[in-house]
Amino acid sequence: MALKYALLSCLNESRATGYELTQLLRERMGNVWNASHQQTYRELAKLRDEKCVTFEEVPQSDKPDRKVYAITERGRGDLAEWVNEPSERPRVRDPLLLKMFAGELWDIANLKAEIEGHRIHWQATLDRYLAIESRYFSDPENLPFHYRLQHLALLRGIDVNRSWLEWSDNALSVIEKEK
Amino acid sequence: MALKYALLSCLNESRATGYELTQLLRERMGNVWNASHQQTYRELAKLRDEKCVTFEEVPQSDKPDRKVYAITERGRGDLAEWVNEPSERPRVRDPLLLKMFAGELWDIANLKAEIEGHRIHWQATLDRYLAIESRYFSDPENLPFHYRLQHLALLRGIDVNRSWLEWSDNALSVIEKEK
DNA sequence: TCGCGCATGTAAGTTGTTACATGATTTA
DNA sequence: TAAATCATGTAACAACTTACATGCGCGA
Repeated sequence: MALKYALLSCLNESRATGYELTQLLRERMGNVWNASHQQTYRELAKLRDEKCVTFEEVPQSDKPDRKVYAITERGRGDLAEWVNEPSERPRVRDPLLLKMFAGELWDIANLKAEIEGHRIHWQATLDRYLAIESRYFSDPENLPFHYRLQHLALLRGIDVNRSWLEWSDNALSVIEKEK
Repeated sequence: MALKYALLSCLNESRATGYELTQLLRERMGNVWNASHQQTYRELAKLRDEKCVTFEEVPQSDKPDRKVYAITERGRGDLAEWVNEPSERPRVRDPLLLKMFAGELWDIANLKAEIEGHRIHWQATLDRYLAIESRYFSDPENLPFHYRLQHLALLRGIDVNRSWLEWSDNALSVIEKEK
């Protein structure tokens, strides 16, 4: 449902191909919205039908042709309408936390390995977000308002990954004592 | 997919009806796994077919009959297998954060109202989790291991809601300056 | 030569949401 | 008297995932 608006938000900043949109969601907006490339292409086809986006085919000699999408007035209208409607909190569905409720069924070595594996991922993601911050948002006080809002979204990503790192250290020390 | 294991985890602790399982997911496990009652009933029917659960009909005079479900050996086996397999991180899809990427389309009063609305919810959820903590996990050091793991899951819920509260204060002060 | 990045999609299946449906008792 | 709680589901639809499909260029 909101994938529509995720794509329109990106296209509202600048035109892009389906491939680039998929990358954007995975990288810069990884802590905000996620979609596979299949989902992205399907949604773009729908947005074309709804006349929320237009596209231009750009032939390339060495690589496959690119379809560069752009937002239309109608697309911007839909986006503005959605933005001003109240939205709900996403529902949490976290398999790792769920596993904490099947305690006595764990092989403790597996539990430790799993948390350590995720820990590496959280550290890498945190580093990535911190790099984005220092590149684009190093002086937040003096940024234009709409960049400040984007910075607020990024701050969530930073905070969430930091707090998972702390949590994993805590969890690992609990496990260590049990061994 | 993991809804199966969410239900089996609950039933592994104690037998329950579909209604009670739905409540459990919403309340005690709200920061772990969410499912509507329709999903729960559908999944329970599937688990019955797979012989992962059995049920017993308990007639009631004043209220509708209860179907009390219990986990089977096969269900426990499936759960133990799943628990020891590595799992992936859930993909983030947060409409509120997404809205931060459509900055200039906001009516600033709507943005402020939306964040304030969510803030009330985060505060209430935090209070609820803190109440659970003080009731069941007030002395974590001396708890049996499988309760310590459940406490770790609860700590995530506490931390996440605390950090959203801080975030919303930060966001509201950014908005205040812009007005 | 094997995999990765670029670039696009289709098809089938699973999971999750929304709407509909019933009906008694308790609480405001 | 209206709404909430208890208690169960079905049906239709929307969203998301997984597997399949193609093909070139580049670097290890």
